[in-house]
Amino acid sequence: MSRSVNAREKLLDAAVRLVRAKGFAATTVEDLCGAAGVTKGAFFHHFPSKEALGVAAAGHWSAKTGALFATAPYQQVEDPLERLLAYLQFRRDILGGELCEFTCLAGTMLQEVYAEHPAIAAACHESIASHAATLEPMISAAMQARGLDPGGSSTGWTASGLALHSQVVLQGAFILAKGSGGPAIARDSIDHLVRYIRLLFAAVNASPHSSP
Amino acid sequence: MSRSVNAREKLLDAAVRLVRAKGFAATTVEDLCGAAGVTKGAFFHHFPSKEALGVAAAGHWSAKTGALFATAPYQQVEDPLERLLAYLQFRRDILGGELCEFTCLAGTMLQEVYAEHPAIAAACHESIASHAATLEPMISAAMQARGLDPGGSSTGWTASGLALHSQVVLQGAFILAKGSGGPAIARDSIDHLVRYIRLLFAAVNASPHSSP
DNA sequence: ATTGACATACCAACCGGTTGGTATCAATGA
DNA sequence: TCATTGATACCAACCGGTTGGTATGTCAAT
Repeated sequence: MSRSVNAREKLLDAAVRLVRAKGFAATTVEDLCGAAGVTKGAFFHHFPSKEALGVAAAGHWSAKTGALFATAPYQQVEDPLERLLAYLQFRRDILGGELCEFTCLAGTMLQEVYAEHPAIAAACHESIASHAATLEPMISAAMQARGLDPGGSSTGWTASGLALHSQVVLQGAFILAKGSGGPAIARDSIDHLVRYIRLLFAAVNASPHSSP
Repeated sequence: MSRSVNAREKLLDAAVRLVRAKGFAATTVEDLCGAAGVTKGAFFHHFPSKEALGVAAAGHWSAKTGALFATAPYQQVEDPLERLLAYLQFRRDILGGELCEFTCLAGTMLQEVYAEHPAIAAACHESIASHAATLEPMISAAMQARGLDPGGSSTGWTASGLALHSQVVLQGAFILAKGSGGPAIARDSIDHLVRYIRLLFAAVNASPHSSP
């Protein structure tokens, strides 16, 4: 243990940075080592393969983003629906700087390696799904507060489904942002999502019923 | 010209298939040649580089999907809003079979290569943007039919913005589908998008303006 | 005989992974 | 106290298969 938990940590940080910027396949082991300031020997000491690093990087990403969201200001908002909307506003606010600085490692890797490296894909999916799960309590509470059935039998949608839909919008927004070279489209899409959620909860407030 | 427009076309078809399944970097030139039943000589006769094939494949994809959508049944729907919703239903209906059969080549490649191969990324973006543009007339017409301002100054959103948002949802849905191993999440997200659009147009319908 | 459409054979660079070794430290025991 | 042991962390050099790309040849049609 002694001197370096460093090398492993530095490799994971480098992986998050480089893979977000260049993709998994285009990032070579030597790229990683160079960015982390270690040698290839260190790499294969800590990870049995490049694929294993990919899996670990997804976990590292989960931990980092988990900490970011756990301490984000939106968590302090009392009302569940407003907290959810504040979460989306927070997601909107952090869309800045270079593309590779605000896009999602998990979504990027998942899309690229889902067929070739199922283990990495599973780790990425877990990262996205567990983040989505943190939204469910807000949505369920908001539904209950407005007399909606969180199970979905009366609304046609569920708390977990809406939570995943939010992630769908965010992931899709990152793709279009990469295409257009900036976050403007992503902001616009988050605005649409916010508008949707407002309408969802407002609509049922106004009328006792709704179904497809 | 003579004997084979074949090789080039077969290589492009193979590229659409393989790149969707394995990603651009993971698909080797020899994979492509093998799948197309030609040799490497033919490959580099028709394309100066692998990157050039990527660009051409994006164009090929645009042409193929363009034809698919141009002849799709939803085009026959009279009412613009209903036509838009029928389009989304059509997108929902074609989510079947293997993942790589219904996901979008443009979105997959764009996400993977946007930094390393800007030319490919631009072609992919063009593919997505031009498809989104086919939705704009429906949205604008639907807005006008309901007395909305298609420019967005009164609604906070525009026809082109909503068209792009639809693509955002679809692209994001493909990512989550790859993560969960099936199209269920994607269907659910399209349902949310349909519900959003219904609410969007219904909400303004209910307010002081026009009625059918 | 020239050109376009391929095929065959080949190469140099690259890349993931291995090997064999060194530095450091903690625990052990004489 | 200090040599020994063993385990961990790391380094430098190397290896062999793969990959994008090339050089050269063939053949049919103009």
